[in-house]
Amino acid sequence: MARVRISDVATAAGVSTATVSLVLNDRVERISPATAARVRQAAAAVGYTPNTVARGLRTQRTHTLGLISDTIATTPFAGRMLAGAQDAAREHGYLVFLVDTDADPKVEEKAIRALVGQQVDAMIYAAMWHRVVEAPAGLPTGTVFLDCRPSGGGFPAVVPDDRQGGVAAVRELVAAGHRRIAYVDVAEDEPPVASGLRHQGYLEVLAEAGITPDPALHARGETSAAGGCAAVGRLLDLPADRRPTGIFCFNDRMAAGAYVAAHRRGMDVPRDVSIVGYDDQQLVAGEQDPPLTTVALPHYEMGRWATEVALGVREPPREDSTHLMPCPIVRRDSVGPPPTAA
Amino acid sequence: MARVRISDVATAAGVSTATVSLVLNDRVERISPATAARVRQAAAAVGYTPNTVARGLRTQRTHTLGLISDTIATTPFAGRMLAGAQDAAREHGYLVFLVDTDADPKVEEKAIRALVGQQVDAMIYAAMWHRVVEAPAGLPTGTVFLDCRPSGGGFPAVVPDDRQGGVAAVRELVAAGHRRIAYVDVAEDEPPVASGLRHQGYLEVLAEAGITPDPALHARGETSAAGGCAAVGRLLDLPADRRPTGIFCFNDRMAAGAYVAAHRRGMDVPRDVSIVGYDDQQLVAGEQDPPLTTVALPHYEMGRWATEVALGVREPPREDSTHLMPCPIVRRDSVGPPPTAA
DNA sequence: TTGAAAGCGCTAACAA
DNA sequence: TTGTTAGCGCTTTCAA
Repeated sequence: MARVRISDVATAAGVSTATVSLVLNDRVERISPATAARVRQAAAAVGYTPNTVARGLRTQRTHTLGLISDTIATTPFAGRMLAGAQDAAREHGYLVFLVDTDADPKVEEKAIRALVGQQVDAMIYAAMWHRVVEAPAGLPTGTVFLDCRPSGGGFPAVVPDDRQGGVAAVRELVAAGHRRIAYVDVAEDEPPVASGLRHQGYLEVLAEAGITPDPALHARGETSAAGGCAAVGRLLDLPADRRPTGIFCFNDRMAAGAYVAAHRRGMDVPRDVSIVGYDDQQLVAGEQDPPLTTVALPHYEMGRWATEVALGVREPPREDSTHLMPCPIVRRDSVGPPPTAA
Repeated sequence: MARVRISDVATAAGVSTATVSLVLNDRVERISPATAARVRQAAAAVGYTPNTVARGLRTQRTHTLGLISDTIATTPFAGRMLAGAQDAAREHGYLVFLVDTDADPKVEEKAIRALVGQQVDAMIYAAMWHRVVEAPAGLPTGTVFLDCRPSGGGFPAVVPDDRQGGVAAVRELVAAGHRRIAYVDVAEDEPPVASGLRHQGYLEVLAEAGITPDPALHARGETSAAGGCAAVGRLLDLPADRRPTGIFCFNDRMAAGAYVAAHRRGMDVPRDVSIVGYDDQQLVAGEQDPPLTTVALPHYEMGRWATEVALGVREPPREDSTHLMPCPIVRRDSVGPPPTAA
């Protein structure tokens, strides 16, 4: 581990460390080509790797980015956010410090201090699912919020456009000819912000299609396959004239439960009932039979956006500081025309 | 961002920077309590956070750990590995640099250089799934391999004990009374090492139970729900006297497919057929109906182990340098006694 | 075109 | 018990 220093390269090349530094940083404007070549060769020969800690101390730029999250990395859910952040960071020569805090404020505070102490050039504060958070104290200005919004504003943020996603999902059903469309929402005392936004999108599409919303078709259940199964079961047990022919579920897990509820009643998807999910969750949406049409959460794109803004290579939004990332529809095979009998 | 330095604290407390350093690093043996208190107060008052980059340069220890992986972070699969690594790192005051390389050797090499340049104190090289890898050049000695083994040895490594996991799975079936037990393996030209190891465990249990292995019960399929469904379908279509009553699937996804195959034939799990999976994958195993009995991959524990060995707070294994982490059985409701008719 | 020297913020000998 | 000083490895004026 006896690291080779810039002075070793200088000695090997018979020049000063200043010259080596200039050459290795491609500031060769006023260095003779011969010297430059000699330096590069010497560097390679002695196996030199610059000490970026020393460089960071001197230049006050560490080329590191701190990414604090509640549980982004340790959950199967939002890893693509990390991928987007990593890719963007790498493209700009940055390394990322990742720290998961389990949403523990104590841990969070320590993490922020540690990252600030490490002189990170940029910071991202990420949540596992779209929500409004209290910005922890000590966050450097310019910190970007990823998949969450600071309740008090003041920071650039990016979240999925859940309203638009709801619109996309329900339009898919309307376009297939459905008129009786249910929204299977989450049943929680403090529902996630996505819940209301997707519902809003749902109502918008009904309005634009001239459909009067039926409160009976706004179902609720636990956020799980079992919860979706129960809620959708109640919907499918409605008399035929009131029963929905298209169902938009809050997420893919609940949609998976919807399949079960349908199958138990001898109904086929999409022949007897069409289903649209949300999240495009790996190993869930695509593995249903038939594969589930759903709305994708743009995790990768959000991770990229947040990183680019944090690194200053992309302008943050002007007026309102939170950016809404579109949620694209992913067409698979769970949507068809409504049954003719209905 | 005009950071406050140790000299600011020194000025505020009316002492030298050396004294501040001593106090803040709890080397107060020979510092008067009054001075120590004054320093701490001054540090708090001016809002001092030590510059760990400068400290690292001086002490030659950065308290950072580099974690290189193919796609560990960006896959829903092995995030728990990261959680284990993070927890262990935090406990010892380390911050982790995470870099995903997508298994691209070019990216991998750059990542190693970058991490070495950052003077990381420890390094972990992780894979997303248990396999044997070519150790990339430039890895510092002491690098720990996580969920993979270097083909040439020479580094401590930790992988799941897939043979033992296979034993646990099949014993579960034998204990329930099954005698005709199938193993649904992966059909790939270069099967993952786990495939053979789990099969080995399967054969061991059959032997210890005095059951002659039936080659017809060693099925193969694609590693997906669809593949599991197809392979298990063929098994269930066997004449009743040759049909398995217990099925051990290579992973949970294939096991999910096994449920589908059974249901399509009007069979109930576990009344007509018992199923055991592998991986204990979130949002898959627990969400089956009935919940799937499976074998858990000890991702969290492996992440922790690797980090502790990398940080030198745990002894690496002596003789053979790769540590086998036990895979515990997770009992849910997909195993019951064989149907009496069989 | 190149080199000498200072200094980033900290810790650790050594001196007082 | 505390302060002075050197130096970690690098970049960057400034001088030659």
